Amino acid sequence: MQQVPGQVVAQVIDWFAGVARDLPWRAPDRTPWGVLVSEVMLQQTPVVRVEPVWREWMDRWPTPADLAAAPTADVLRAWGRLGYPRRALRLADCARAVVERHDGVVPDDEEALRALPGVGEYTAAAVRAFAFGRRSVVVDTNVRRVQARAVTGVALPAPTYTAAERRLAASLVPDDDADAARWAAASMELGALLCTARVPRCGTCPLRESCAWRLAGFPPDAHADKRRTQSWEGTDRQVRGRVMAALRSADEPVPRVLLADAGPQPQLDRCLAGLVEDGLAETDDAGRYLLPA
DNA sequence: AATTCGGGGTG
DNA sequence: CACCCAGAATT
Repeated sequence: MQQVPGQVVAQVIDWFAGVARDLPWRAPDRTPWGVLVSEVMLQQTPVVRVEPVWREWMDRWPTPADLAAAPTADVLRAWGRLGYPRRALRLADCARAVVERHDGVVPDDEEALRALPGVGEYTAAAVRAFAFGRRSVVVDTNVRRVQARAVTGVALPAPTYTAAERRLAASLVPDDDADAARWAAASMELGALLCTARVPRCGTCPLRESCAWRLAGFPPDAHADKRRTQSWEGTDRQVRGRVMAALRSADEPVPRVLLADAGPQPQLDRCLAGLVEDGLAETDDAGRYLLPA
């Protein structure tokens, strides 16, 4: 195991105490459900885009029971353009699971959290730490980058999460519940605000003296060649996105011919079938498309 | 281990 | 215009 300077965790926690962003899901009046909702919305979606949607969402559906009772069409419209709308379906499924399995109370143990729809390794750990102040190993894209640089001494982590990274992350987490929760929030914040992917602000980093990447002379990313940027133009995802945008803004069921702008044949039909299969759309008896009730 | 799944801000 | 964002589920 790599030798980690003992001061690293404390330095990041101290830094965080002075600069932590004032996010609504960090407010004293937040609920565990609010934290869970924020974590699902934040999966692959930046904070600035999530914040306004989260506020409206929590105002409208404050508890799991509220969301569990909401029509799917309302949920998908409220999700808006956060992207990956299947997350909205899973979040509604998650609300129903919390109501049915846990009496409407968000569970605080790893097993029960992981069993909820849309809750994976990261989200379960994050909810434990941020909603309940419990020790857990919280590793998101920010934490991966911070430990890759500060400890391992490389520019960026490997494209896929490795067992070595998981072990290193676990070794960094303080034993104490409160300290572990602080480290989780602080290490993520460091990656989000200073140790960023593009242009890291090393000059003001609390770890600038001990950072292994800096001490190694800022070696370049070793797997730059393997990071193929996800294509977008002409993909099913683009076509699906256009269809969903059309259905969200429609007041009544949409005839297929009015969706022709979304993409060429046979791609459009494939995407429409996929959306119906995914539960993101349905057809009425006239074959028109609409958001599911 | 590799793919699929949105959308938009930004350097 | 390529790159990146508090990942999860599926194969």
